[in-house]
Amino acid sequence: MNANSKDNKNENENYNAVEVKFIIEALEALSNESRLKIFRMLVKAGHSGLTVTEMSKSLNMPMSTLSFHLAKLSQANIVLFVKQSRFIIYSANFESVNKLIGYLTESCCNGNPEECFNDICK
Amino acid sequence: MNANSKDNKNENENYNAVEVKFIIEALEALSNESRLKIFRMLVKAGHSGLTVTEMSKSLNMPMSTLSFHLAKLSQANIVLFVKQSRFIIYSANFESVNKLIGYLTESCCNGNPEECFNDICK
DNA sequence: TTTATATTTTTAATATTCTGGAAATATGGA
DNA sequence: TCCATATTTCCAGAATATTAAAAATATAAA
Repeated sequence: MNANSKDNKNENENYNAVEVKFIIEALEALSNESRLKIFRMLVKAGHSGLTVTEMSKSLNMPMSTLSFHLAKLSQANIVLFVKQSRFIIYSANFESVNKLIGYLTESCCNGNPEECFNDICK
Repeated sequence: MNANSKDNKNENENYNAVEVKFIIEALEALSNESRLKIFRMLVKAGHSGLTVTEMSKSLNMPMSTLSFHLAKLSQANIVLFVKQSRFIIYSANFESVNKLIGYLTESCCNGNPEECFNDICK
């Protein structure tokens, strides 16, 4: 029990550089108005995803601009894509959002939920 | 039940401009390496918080740089501060992180957890 | 009231990001 | 093959962000 909470603490402190880099990349990717719009649109679209042309029409955004932002989102692994003949279907990657949230909540109270003065850890 | 899930959907879509602006500001604030370091350090410090001088020493960062980043973090309401005589004590605002996470998770599956193909909503 | 300490503001240089038009690439159909 | 469609890459200008030294402000203690 004592040992356990110490382990949690260490785990928490040992996020490695690669993981932190992913976290920052993900936060960066989502922290832009255009990209957050794109991301939310993909979230709404669900499984089936959307093509660049569809998004371009809905958001009234040039395809080169969209392409730029989609590249950032997929580099950050926040968005996935598959080629389907001439089309490229983009979709939201919920698993990554999950990881991101995990990191932010693990930050809480230095990994000691029993000492938490907020309800994040509970 | 049907009506309920429709309500959830509308709620989800009706995040107003001010709230979305807060979300973006918070994501922006956290998406910088220096600021994420500062934030995590404050998270670890917990209730009692830290002064600029203390952080400056630990992070080996000039106080003017710290001040710049702390201003961004507190503008985004991700970090709180109180004056205590000559000192200013900064601390993490977990409530805001909570809200941020709420927004990102509410994005999931367009507010229909029962249709979620991931475990975020569950 | 002078001095020391804590922090912020100003400023300027540098770096990075965003945007969209135009050209390039890739693929499927006529 | 030739054409239309889907998307990306290239480019360059505009806008923003980051950094830290130096100066300014604020407060407490001697």
